[in-house]
Amino acid sequence: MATVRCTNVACGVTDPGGEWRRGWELRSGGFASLCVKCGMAYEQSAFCDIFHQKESGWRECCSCGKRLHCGCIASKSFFHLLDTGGVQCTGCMKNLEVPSMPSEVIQSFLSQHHQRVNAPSPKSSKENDADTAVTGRTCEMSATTSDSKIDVSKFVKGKGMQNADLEPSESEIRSFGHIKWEQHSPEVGITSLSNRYPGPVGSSLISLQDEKDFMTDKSICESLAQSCLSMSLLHSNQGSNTETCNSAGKPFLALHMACSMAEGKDERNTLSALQQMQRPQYILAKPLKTCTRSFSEASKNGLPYMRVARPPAEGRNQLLPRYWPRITDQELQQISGDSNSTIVPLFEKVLSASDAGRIGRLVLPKACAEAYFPRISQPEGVPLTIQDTKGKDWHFQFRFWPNNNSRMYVLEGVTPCIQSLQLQAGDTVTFSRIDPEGKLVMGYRKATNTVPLQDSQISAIANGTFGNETLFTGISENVSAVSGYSGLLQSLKGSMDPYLSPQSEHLNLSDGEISWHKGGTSNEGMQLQPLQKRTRNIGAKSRRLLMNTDDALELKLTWEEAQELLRPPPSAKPSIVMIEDYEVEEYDEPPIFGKKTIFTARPSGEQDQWVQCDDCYKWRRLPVDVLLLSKWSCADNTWDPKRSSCSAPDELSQQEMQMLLRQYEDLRRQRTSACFKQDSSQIAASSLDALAAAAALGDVGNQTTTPYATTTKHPRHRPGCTCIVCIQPPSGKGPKHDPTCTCNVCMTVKRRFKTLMMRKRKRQSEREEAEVHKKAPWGSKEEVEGTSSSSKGAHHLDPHQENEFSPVSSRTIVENVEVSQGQIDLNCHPVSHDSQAANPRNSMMSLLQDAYRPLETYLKQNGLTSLASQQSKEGSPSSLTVPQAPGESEGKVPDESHFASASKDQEGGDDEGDGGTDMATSDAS
DNA sequence: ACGTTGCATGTAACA
DNA sequence: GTTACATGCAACGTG
Repeated sequence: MATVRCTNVACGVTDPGGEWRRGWELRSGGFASLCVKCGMAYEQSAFCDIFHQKESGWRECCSCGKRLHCGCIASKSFFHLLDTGGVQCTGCMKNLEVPSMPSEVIQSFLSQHHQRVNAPSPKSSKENDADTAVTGRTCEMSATTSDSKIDVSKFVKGKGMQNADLEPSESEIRSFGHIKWEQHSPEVGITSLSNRYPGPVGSSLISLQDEKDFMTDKSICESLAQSCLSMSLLHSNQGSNTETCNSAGKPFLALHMACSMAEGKDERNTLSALQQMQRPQYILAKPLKTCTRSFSEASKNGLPYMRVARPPAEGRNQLLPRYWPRITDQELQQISGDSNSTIVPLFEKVLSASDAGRIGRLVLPKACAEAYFPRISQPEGVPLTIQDTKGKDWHFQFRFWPNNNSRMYVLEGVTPCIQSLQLQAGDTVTFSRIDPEGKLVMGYRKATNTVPLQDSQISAIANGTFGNETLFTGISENVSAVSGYSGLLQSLKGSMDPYLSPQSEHLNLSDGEISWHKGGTSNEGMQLQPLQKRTRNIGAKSRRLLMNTDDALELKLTWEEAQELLRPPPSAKPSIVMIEDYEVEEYDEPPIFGKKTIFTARPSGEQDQWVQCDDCYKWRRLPVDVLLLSKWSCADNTWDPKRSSCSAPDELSQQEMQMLLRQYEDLRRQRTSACFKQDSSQIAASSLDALAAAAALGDVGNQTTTPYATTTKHPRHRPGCTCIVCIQPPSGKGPKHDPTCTCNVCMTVKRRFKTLMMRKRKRQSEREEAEVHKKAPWGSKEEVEGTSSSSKGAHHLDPHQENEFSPVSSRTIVENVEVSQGQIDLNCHPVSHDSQAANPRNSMMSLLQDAYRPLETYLKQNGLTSLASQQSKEGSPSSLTVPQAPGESEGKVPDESHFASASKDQEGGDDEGDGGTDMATSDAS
């Protein structure tokens, strides 16, 4: 038994007595054992332990012929060590249970395998020609256990076959350019690649096959599906002992490197790009100088370098395409530097806001974490050292949280790294492993405006279902050809830093990196849809519902404006119907559009309506209760004979009128904005939030020009949510609020607290009086629970209480509410009580009078000064203020709403109110 | 008051 | 219907 030592020199933990499982944590899904101390992957001795007695070294998977060289440290990644014992071929996932595998079973399997391999397949002459460039198939299986040796068979087929002696020495292997195994099949090929990319690329080095046969072979599809996007530039990895293999018995696309031929090397010394991708080995690409020529040609033919997703070497079956590493060969090279190390890209992840945030936690995809990171059994996890591309080690804590009977893996302590690399949400981090050290490396790519493939697209491509039947070939052509040269292409790009340059990001359509052909129409490049997935996944449904806030707001405004202009048909008499205790005016004729007017309030509380003459454009004052038709001129001004002519002077100066109009528009817009935002967030959430929002609106001024910051709070707080949670600056930010501060946020908080206390007391008393209410005909559930909305609550009021809420101020109303606990739904709006519950058709003037008082009261109490009061002090005859934005009251004639709403928000409603007053107040002040 | 930590929850993707 | 994941949030710790 070999005594092993952690390959991490700094760690140096020694595995006692060859019992390599002790002290080394064996990954169930991975290939290696890992040092429990430092997390360093460790493989070699494990193989050596299993195949200890094998002297000359080579073994191959009985299924695919993948070789395992005992003692060859580079061969480690081709087999998984299984917890149950034995190994598993990473190419075909077939287990090789070394200790117990009967030789006859293996013999049988290999016999079948042999027959399949040798089965004749129809080939065109071209294919036969291509065969000359294709190496044969060799299969060897040799496994040794501690007490027996299974030496089964050897297969050699085709031209250029390998030496029958399938146990070459290390030197022999090196002389082959470190490619010890190659399995080519002429059964499958690429069509038209040579046509598309003339020259040495596809002329005689490409296996060709009818598309038809190609596509009908499901296994091929599957095989290729796994790998068609996993191209890797295949160069002889001089100096490293690596070996390659394709999937078990599956035909594969073979694209030989022209450069290899140019060098006059034996074709066995080369690997096809697709062969490599078939079993993504990710041998570190070291572009050969001679290949540059080919690359140049390819480049001239419109082949930019590209970034393609590579299914990771291990666990690719489980890994979502989203996480397939899209690392380029150049990046691999950068990671590797000049060493002979092999870089094994593992996975990548686009950083979410959480990942890149200050919290310092990077959520790892579960499958990736379990496949490539140390196996952890405790939530505390293990420390993990990951090197960045500059060689700096970063120490993280790899751990998990229990989550829904599952696990959620995170890397903790990533903040320094994230900050150092200046990563943001949307950037991509790529995790790779350096073999043979087994060290984890992380690269990164900065996000750009270019768009990576969507998962579905990648999957579709991988499955050959993206597009129609010829897409697969098209992809094969493009991807294979392009990817085969990707490293070279990148090398041509020179000094570009793949980790910093935006050009290296994703699949850069703008660079024309790839043209997905649909339906075989080469010129019909199928543009991949831009990835709409940002940091947070967003579904198609959500995307459909996405609307620019400004657009929606404008739409809302337009609608509001339209509502504002609606008038009842002049000649029609309404019939009054009762709907849920509301009196509703019902007309037989549709409404008409009336003249747009604005409403103002004087300090005395008197309300005015202003209308603009269609002829002279002067504004004339009218009684508030006048309903105007669409056309109006000074001659129609029967209420003010002095100004019944266009020649009469303006009552207000132009400046005053403009100010009034501006004020009016601002208020209306704010009001609409607040309503809209409340709608678009969750109305249900809301009465409390709405007031807070309104408070904030009043606080921040004109929201129409202030974009809402995207909330990062609970999902229920959507972007645009204006609740108190969302409008407040983050902790520690924003201005400090003095205890005596009377800003809207503070006032909101105070009112909120007050309301909550009121609710609490109310509920207590309601419980006590529940019995009484049950017997009362009006004792609805909502009333008892106090959860009804304002309007709903209004008409659930005890009719006998109506008198309590007649023409008095809202404050008085609220005070009464507080006094008469338990009998009134505090959610109901005082004004609503007045105007709807108590007397839905109350006189407008009385409403106005009632409504305006609390505003002044409120303003004085809060130390705020309204425009009205200012103007009042100035004694101007035009001391007017806009009482409220129009169109806010539901189920009312617009005119009424303007005035009734003036009182709506002053005090009553508090948290439940819609906060219009705050806006008005703020704006006015 | 602020940062950290661990869990809970909503949503999208997947089966 | 289930799973994975992004992230909200409350409890807790610290200065």
